[in-house]
Amino acid sequence: MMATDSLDARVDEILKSLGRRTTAPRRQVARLLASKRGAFSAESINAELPEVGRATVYRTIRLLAEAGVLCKALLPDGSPRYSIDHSWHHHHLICSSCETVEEFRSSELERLLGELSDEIPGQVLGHQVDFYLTCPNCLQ
Amino acid sequence: MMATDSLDARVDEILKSLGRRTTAPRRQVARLLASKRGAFSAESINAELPEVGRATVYRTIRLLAEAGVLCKALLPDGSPRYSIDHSWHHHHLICSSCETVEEFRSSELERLLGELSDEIPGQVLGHQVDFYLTCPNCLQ
DNA sequence: GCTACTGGTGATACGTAGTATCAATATATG
DNA sequence: CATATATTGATACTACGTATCACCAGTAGC
Ligand SMILES: [Mn+2]
Ligand SMILES: [Mn+2]
Ligand SMILES: [Zn+2]
Ligand SMILES: [Zn+2]
Repeated sequence: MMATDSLDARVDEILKSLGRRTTAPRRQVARLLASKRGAFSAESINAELPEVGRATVYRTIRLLAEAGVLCKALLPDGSPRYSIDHSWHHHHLICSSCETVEEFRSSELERLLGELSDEIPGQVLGHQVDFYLTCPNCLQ
Repeated sequence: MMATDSLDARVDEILKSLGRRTTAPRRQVARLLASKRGAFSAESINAELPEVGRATVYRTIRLLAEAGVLCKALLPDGSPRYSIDHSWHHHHLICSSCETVEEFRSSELERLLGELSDEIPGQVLGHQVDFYLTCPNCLQ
């Protein structure tokens, strides 16, 4: 897990590079995110930060997701879930039962997806692979 | 594209096999779906069927999606889009600009995803692969 | 450290998507 | 045709996300 101060520094850098200001609310959101394990909804963050306005929570999450600090996964119904992005490219294992989101990587998969991207007409911007499953925990 | 009467028959079968009734509203929704090319939102169907209640439109779309008549894809923001499912397994090419959804198949991809599914802990229920791109049309 | 400029905040309101309710209606079946 | 019950759809409700905008606070220049 990322240390709080290390994420603080990373967020400071990103804000500076984007010409945005370092503010107390943004820091509070970032700190709470750093303490999270696994994926979470924007609403859950909002609920845990009553002293920060809802609009600001959503704006900050969007900002950090676009900056690459957060990674966004979609549950089967389309609900977004966010998690700290560790920079390396990965995909998601999503438990349909408890909605846990785990990371997943496969170099062989990336190689093939890259090849396919070259064959696809148009300009491929990215890809997303999700495995829907019942996680070991939910299998009892 | 599937002929209207052929879809009618398929929907009749499915309703019967599920013990559900064949009703005029369900037929209207199914007929409209059969006339659609590409992917559409539930709201767009509702807008084109003022004589059918909104709840019924949503219920019918969900029913048909669960029965495998419709296939559900998620735009990058999580908005669901539906299209007639042609039974063969496929994935999606989603244009981030015009939100068009195209089908995509690769036996090599399926083979690899199958292998990976066996290695993943838990019981894999399915997978989803989306390529996000700018389609040839939107590249001008 | 001030000041002014400007980006950020958050209460509020709004829009959309989807679902729960439930009285009225339509369908399947004998 | 009569009955049992699945279905409908008007209404209301919830959740999520964003637009507004008066007020506030971070930042750069002095
Ligand atoms: Mn991730
Ligand atoms: Mn499809
Ligand atoms: Zn689980
Ligand atoms: Zn396009």
